[in-house]
Amino acid sequence: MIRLSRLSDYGIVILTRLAREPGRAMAASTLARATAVSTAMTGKILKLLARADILVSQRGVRGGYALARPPEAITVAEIIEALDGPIALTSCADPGTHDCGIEALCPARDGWRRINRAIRDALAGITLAEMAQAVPGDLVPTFATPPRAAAPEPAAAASIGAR
Amino acid sequence: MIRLSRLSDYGIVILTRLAREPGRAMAASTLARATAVSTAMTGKILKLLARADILVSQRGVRGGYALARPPEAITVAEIIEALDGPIALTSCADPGTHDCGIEALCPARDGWRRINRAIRDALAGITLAEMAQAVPGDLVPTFATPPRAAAPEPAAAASIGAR
DNA sequence: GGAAATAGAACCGGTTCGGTTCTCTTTCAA
DNA sequence: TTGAAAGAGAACCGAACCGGTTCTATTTCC
Ligand code: FES
Ligand code: FES
Repeated sequence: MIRLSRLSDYGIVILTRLAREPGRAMAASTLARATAVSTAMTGKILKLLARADILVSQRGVRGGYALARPPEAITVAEIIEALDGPIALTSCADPGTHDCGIEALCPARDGWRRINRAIRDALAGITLAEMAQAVPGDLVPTFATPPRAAAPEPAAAASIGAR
Repeated sequence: MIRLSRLSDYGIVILTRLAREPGRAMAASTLARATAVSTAMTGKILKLLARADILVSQRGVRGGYALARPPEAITVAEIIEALDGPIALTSCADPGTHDCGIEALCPARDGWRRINRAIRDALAGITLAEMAQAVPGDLVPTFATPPRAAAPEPAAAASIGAR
């Protein structure tokens, strides 16, 4: 079904949240609460993203994660690749791995490659900034950002990820 | 990894073979031999494609499958949808099913939808005909098609799909 | 030194997927 | 008329992958 893994799904959500205040760093637990993704998952995802240089991390007490770059400079393709590995629709399309088995006489070979490329381009053409900004005309009318004061996250009712 | 299922993979290969002689019908077993996909798999795939009106089938002895339309009128998106179900990257992007769980407060919602659409468009923009034709400058210089005479398929050495 | 945070890896059950097999129906031709 | 050659359709099975958890080690600040 050409399904995208949950990892990437949640990943984007978390990053989107982070992109609302690009400079600011947030702890994993805070982000988990803010996005309703289980803390364990959030941690896992953040670690992956940090390793891919999409986030920068600060360890120790008062630590946390922040975007490594402005959201306009982070593409969806990047994020997915960081979390789910290389984007390769078919096993054979990506040169390097040869596990398709038909390769030798396959007539569709370069066709696949073209498709792959089309999709990667589509994904690379969308930035985190675009994902984060609500479509013009959205329901939520650009919240009057509560003045600095702690502003506890909505603490989403149900936590995702608990079986 | 945004992996496409093998079903679709093989499906395209088989259809590609069929597209080389758009008018002609071929039996499943013949196609299996021609494409090096296991006969069982080939059968399964062909049935699915026939049910989706991409192929027309003729039962009984001397039966077989043929393209229901000229290859220019069959898109890759169609094929994938026939074999792997609807193309929906994320569970939430497709209106109707609600199993993402975050939907309520998810900021990335419409972003997903845009991405989904981009990919579907990319897939819908490539036709079977385009897949079938070797890229200009391909290795194989448009085989001089052997004159009608039985022309046994190359009978690919190794059969795919046998564990 | 200890609490709060990230880093990293191992682990585990469930679901899905690739693939096979079986039975039933249709068609043609000897 | 009958049987072989095809497709239709469903059930079935093992294995890989995935979502999710948990545990330990390391870093940092107070
Ligand atoms: S090489 Fe894998 S489908 Fe063609
Ligand atoms: S609604 Fe599912 S990720 Fe946003």
